[in-house]
Amino acid sequence: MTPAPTSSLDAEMGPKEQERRLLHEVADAVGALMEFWGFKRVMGRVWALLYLRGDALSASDLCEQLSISSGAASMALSELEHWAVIRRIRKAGDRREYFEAETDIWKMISRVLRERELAQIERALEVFERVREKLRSLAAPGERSRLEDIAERLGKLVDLTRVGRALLVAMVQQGRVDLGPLMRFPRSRK
Amino acid sequence: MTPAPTSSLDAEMGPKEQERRLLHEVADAVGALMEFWGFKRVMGRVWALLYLRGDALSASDLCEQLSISSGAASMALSELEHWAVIRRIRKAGDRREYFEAETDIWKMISRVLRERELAQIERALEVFERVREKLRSLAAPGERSRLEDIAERLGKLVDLTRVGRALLVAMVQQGRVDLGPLMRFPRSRK
DNA sequence: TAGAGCTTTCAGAAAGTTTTGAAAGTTCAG
DNA sequence: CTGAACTTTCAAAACTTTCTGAAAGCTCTA
Repeated sequence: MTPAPTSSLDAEMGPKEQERRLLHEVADAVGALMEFWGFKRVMGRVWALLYLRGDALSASDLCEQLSISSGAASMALSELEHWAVIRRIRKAGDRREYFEAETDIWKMISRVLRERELAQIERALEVFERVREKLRSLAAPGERSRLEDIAERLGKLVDLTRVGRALLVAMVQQGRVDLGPLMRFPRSRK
Repeated sequence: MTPAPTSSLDAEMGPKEQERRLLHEVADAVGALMEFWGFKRVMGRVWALLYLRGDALSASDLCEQLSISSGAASMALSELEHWAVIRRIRKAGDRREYFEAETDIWKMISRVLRERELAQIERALEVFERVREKLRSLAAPGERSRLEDIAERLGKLVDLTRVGRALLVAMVQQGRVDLGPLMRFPRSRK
């Protein structure tokens, strides 16, 4: 193994090496984005590498390229497959499995929004609504309207959560991001 | 301390106790939502409790109510304050500090989108664009157009990231969520 | 300006997450 | 069948994040 110069100046470094570094840089950026989004960093790196290369790589290629263990690769790959973010393909006469990136990025994102964020928000909404009803029923007795006040604030939370859900549903059902409309009214208030 | 019945049936349980449980249920749901959003779970619990109660509580009230240590409370509170999600107030003739929830929830959300998500996306975009240029310049020599292919796929990533940024900017600048327009065209394609 | 009463800090403990690598499991050509 | 080639699983290691509680730091009142 070469001592690998730390300099990022395009100094002397085979174009191959330079390419490798650039791809890694993107892979790491996607990794960070994915991690921020609640996935494992490695998943982002794997997808990005497959996506950029454009052709299918085997698990061991990925282990080598990204310096991860076979275990980590296997897990990342099956999780990515679960999210339909990569595809597993077999090449005739080769015992290995190869992996290919899904290239329809919006399809990937909307799937995550639909299955994960939407579920999350529904779960919270269910609690908010149930507790709100309960508080209202408890309030009936004499105890002034303190409980009703709480129920009312909770109602604001319910409303906002519903708006969030509607936004998500709208994005997901349209199957694309439709920016035009959103931008039509430049700053109406505040 | 009472053995605290595990049953959630409204069995025998002072209405005070019942109220406490209901508020906790909401606090926990908000905690889960906030954690999912990349904040500490406790932050969500603290905000929710303050928000629902409607009046200001002292740090030690919160420690007691949520069963957390003074250290955890102090940290959660300053972080929440940093995000302008709670306000610190002093009551005349009381040495303690009290905390009050910000009630404009959209204001809170848009601040997070602006300062955190937007920064995140800009960071990634910067890398994507820089690497894309670099790849293009490297491609010039003889080496077919493999590098240009990669640059092109990277370009798709750049475009999508820009759309994401625009969506974020639109939401944040309007200062409110404007659902109407987004829902106007029910499923145009696919 | 002394000290009671709060708040913040911080090192270590606990909890949670991700990675490793070896062993078990699969698959397929011969 | 058999065994070589590959993949998955999983317990333990490494790392990261969060929490605790005691001690240090503030800030008023008297």
